Amino acid sequence: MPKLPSTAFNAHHDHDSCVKDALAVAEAVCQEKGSRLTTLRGRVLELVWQSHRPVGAYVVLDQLKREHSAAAPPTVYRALDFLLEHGLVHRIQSLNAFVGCAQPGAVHRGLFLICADCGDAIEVEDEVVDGAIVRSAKRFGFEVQSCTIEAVGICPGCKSV
Amino acid sequence: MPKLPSTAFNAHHDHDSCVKDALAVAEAVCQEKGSRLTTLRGRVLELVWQSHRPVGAYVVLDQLKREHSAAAPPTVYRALDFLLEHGLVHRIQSLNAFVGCAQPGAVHRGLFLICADCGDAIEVEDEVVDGAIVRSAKRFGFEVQSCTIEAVGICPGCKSV
DNA sequence: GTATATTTTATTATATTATAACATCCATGA
DNA sequence: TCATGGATGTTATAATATAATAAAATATAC
Repeated sequence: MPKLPSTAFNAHHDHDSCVKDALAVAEAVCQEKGSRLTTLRGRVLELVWQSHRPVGAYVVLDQLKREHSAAAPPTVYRALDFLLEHGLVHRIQSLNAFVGCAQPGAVHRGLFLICADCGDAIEVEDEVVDGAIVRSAKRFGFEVQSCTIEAVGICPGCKSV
Repeated sequence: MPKLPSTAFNAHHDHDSCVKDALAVAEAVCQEKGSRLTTLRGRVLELVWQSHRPVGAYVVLDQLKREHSAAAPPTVYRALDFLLEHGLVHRIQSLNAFVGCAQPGAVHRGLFLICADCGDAIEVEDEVVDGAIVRSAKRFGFEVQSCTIEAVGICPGCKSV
């Protein structure tokens, strides 16, 4: 599994600016909702955004501990819950891990593409997929409220190696 | 959350025959693959099929212990791994739980509809959904190998109450 | 049919992920 | 300033899952 920097399926991608954007957008989102993006929460968001790979809560915790000795599991899980509620990160169910949200604020129901080789994940919006799922469910009289879609496969970077 | 018997989104559904079918099909699948559906594995399959709800490994374990005092976590997880490999059960990632496969043997990539109210889950095949996901991924140069799709919502039975 | 190899299960211990419960701190506004 | 509520600290534990090794059961070769 190659290490950073990763491309997140996009050779023109600048990771640092991506993190900066994420924080700025997070500030805006919290401002609008009257929530507080505290130092701790901001730092956890940065740590989740340290790569484009879904990252486990205890990985975040280990890194947080280096600079914040009081950190414990609830510290991280509470921050992650806050970030999840504000749509700033997503949980990847199949990995028990968390990844930064690429389009916070925007209403969306993401499809995640997770590379089995490098571990990078991207979040894709696709109305066709969403629509097909809702219609499929409707055939059974089922009303979809939320949906997790996690595809595992090979990303273009790893395919070309 | 209503208790058994559940309809699994289908009023004409007979749960007992469903379990019997599942066991018979499991026998056939194992026969064909030259695998052994041992007593233990068969019993775990039955326990997973005790309802149409995804069931946790430790719930299965507790029930298994009643009749098999030697049962321990590895007992259940090994049996579940076997059943997963043979396509006889599925793992529901968002619940850390397992559910019997409705169409074992058939090649499929299921979409799960999970009722937020009663907990029942059904497995649906939809070529349109699969195709849309594969195409969406392809736009990013991503090649899908497997995909988890778990929709949470309200089933027809619970909607009508 | 016995010996050998292979698969399955038992057993013990532990890793990993997540939350409960309660105490303390601290920013904010009356 | 002090009361309030939200945020964080702290300790303990719950819930999920696997590692590692031993024993037993079954299949295979001879």
